[in-house]
Amino acid sequence: MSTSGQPQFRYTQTPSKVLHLRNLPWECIEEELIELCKPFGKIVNTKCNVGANRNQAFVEFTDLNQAINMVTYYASSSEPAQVRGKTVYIQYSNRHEIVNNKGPGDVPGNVLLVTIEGVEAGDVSIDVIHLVFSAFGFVHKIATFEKAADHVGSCHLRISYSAHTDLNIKFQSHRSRDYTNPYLPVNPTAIEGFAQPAVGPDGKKKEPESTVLLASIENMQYAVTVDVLHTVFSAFGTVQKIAIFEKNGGTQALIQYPDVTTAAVAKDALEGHCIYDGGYCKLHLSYSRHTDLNVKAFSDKSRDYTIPESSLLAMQQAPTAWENRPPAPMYQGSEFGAGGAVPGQAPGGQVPSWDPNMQAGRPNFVSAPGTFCSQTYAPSASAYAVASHQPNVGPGGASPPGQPPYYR
DNA sequence: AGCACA
Repeated sequence: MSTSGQPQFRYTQTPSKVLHLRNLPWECIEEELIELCKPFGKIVNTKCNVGANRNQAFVEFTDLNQAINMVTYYASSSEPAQVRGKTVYIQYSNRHEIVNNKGPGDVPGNVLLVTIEGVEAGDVSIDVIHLVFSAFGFVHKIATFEKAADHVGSCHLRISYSAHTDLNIKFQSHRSRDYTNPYLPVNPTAIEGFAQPAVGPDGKKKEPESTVLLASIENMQYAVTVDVLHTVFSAFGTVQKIAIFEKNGGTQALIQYPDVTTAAVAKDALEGHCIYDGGYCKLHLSYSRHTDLNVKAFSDKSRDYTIPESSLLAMQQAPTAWENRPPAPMYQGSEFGAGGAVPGQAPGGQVPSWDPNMQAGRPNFVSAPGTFCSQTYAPSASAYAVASHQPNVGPGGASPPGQPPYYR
């Protein structure tokens, strides 16, 4: 009795200039509402996609008689009101004005809020989203996040306007991209899950193949530099980009090849093997979700071997912090030679150099039983001479970017 | 198929 006391039967409801429409298709847009209602009068306000199923709407006419005309028309019409072929049920709203019609999602803007329903987190990659929305124009930026899902069903997109006018993308990651800034750094903390928690205990969820490998480095007794990784992974083909980062107290790296075939060979060959003898720097490999790494061209934690050599030379002549050369000498010349093991040299002193004369150099990896140096996989096993127990991976094998070595 | 916001 605390309610208005209005009868609940539609034919006896008090008329209102606001009509309540239901059984609309959830895709219904304002224009379709207007098309349906404007023959009966002037519409001053609408609200669509109302309700849990987004299949209800309100339309407000300028005066009551227009609303009455519409209700009485369809009450006696042999043709029901329809939107997209669905019969729409129309009755007077129990309110007399549409309030607050323009929610944040209704105000047009250049940023869309997209809700992807009926999928597990990560099932729709940022690249897929990019591809879909690129059909309508250049996509500047994408930021993704997860919210508690209250819907289950197939993969549906629900799209409204965001109140944002710009997205502040700080890092490239599997969650966010800025297509207007190709030099955005890769977020070291949002790149990958540690040790592939994505693989369920049932082992059903298989990661899709990728040109980018995620390497977790276990028991990292010695420093693993970009150059070390480049040398190791170049055994299977051109390495395009490398990024090293810390994750959960461990060290991981992303290694990008130009094709999945090469990545697959490298993954199978190196999985479980150690870079150094004695079980040091054991590699665990999986496919990354990345398809293209966006890394700093030259830093102590990343390298892009695809940039033109001219750019490289410019960098050489203006050494900057990325080189991070320690004062320790020892790497001028001899260690780049085929027999370049330098006993006692600290791994940390093995610093990348871009001196072109190192091209002839070959790293001398120590082979341990069961390490990747076994002949079974390496097309360039000769490049890995067993020379010393001391990890003596030189920067050798590092060709100038743009001329990566092919060991095939 | 039965009344919105945030």
